[in-house]
Amino acid sequence: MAGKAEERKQQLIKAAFEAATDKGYEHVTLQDIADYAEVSKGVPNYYFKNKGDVFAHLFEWLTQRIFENERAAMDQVDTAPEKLEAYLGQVFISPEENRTFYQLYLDFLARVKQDPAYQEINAQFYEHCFSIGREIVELGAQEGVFHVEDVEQSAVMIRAIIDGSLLQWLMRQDESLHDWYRKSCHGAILRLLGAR
Amino acid sequence: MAGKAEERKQQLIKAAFEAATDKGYEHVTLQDIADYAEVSKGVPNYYFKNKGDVFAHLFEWLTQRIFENERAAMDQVDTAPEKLEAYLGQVFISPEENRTFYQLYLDFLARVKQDPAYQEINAQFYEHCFSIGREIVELGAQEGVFHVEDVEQSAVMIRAIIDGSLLQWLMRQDESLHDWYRKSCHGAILRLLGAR
DNA sequence: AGAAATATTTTGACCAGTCAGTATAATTTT
DNA sequence: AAAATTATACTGACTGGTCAAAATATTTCT
Repeated sequence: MAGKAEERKQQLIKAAFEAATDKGYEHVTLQDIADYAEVSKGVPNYYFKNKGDVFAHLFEWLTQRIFENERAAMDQVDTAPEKLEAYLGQVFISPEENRTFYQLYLDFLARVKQDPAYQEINAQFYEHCFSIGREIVELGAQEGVFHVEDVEQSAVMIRAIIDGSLLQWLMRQDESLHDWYRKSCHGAILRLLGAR
Repeated sequence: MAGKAEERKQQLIKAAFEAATDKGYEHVTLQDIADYAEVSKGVPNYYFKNKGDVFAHLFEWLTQRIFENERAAMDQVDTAPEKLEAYLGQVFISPEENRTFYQLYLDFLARVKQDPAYQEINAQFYEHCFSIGREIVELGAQEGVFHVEDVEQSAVMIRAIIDGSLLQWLMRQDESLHDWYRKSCHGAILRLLGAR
């Protein structure tokens, strides 16, 4: 059945994720993916065109998972400031999760230039992020708590602030700064949105 | 003489930079570095411990060059808003330069995790960036044009906004957005600093 | 139902290519 | 001529991808 093949692919993607987390993206071999999935070397090539194809699917899985979690968190609450807080709570989920997910995301970003498929996946992710941003900004404007001139620009800059903060936190390799960055990021966005 | 060796190293670093710009960081081989420098393969190994050593020196050269340009631009003017504008003018220097420099910088960032030497070089770069941010914020406070509670936090977030913006611009692979991102970034920082 | 035939999936050896690093030879400089 | 520098050939390790054969699952036939 078709579901079986899909399951196997998922298993291999998960294996690739774990291998990348342990050994770092660039050092993961097809053999590693097979080992982590506890299958033989031929299997990844049976279910995917090639190694790059495995990683493309991993990238897609990663960004979709991030987005879905963010949206789900946001949908739990009603007001714009609450939504912003819930969104950021999910973005800055925990030092451990951010470490693994964002490091891998960064590895992918560095390769977007070389691979149109990666670019497309990331464009999709950005679009999702921007839609979250727009929703918060527009709702906040309706509620009279946020004051911006350009909704699109604000939505885009929200994500820029988030990514810049997470990137910096990741590079500084100090888990204890996690909370500080979440707060600073939150404060910066509130100022961006002209919250009083 | 020692100057000769230093010159050769510089030549090789420059060659590595050009090779990375053309072929992408991960595809650059020692042979490439030698070819771009128009020397034989033995030379890079004579002047550097190994390939990683060449790239570490390239990373250092790259970040220092970026910082020095930013500082020089800033020192041309006197008031805080002018300094911010000059700083951003240098950060968003041109689509072409940003493309090559920032793509390579991103390649390095993705590898900071794996290499303590890279981490140290980037920590130094961040410190330089923060010092620029602090200077702008403090001067602006004195001038009464900027209003912030926490200078350090503001300085850090300025860089986060810059990096987030440049990263996003780079990923979207649309040269024409360059100016838009510069303006958006500028606006976001002004709001962050409470400029009226 | 059970056997035979067929299709799918898995295995792991193997190949061809790449590349960092080494060793040594040739050349240039001092 | 000795030392420093550069050129070239080589090696050993690694890896992505292939493939034929084996194992397993599924379908068809009696």
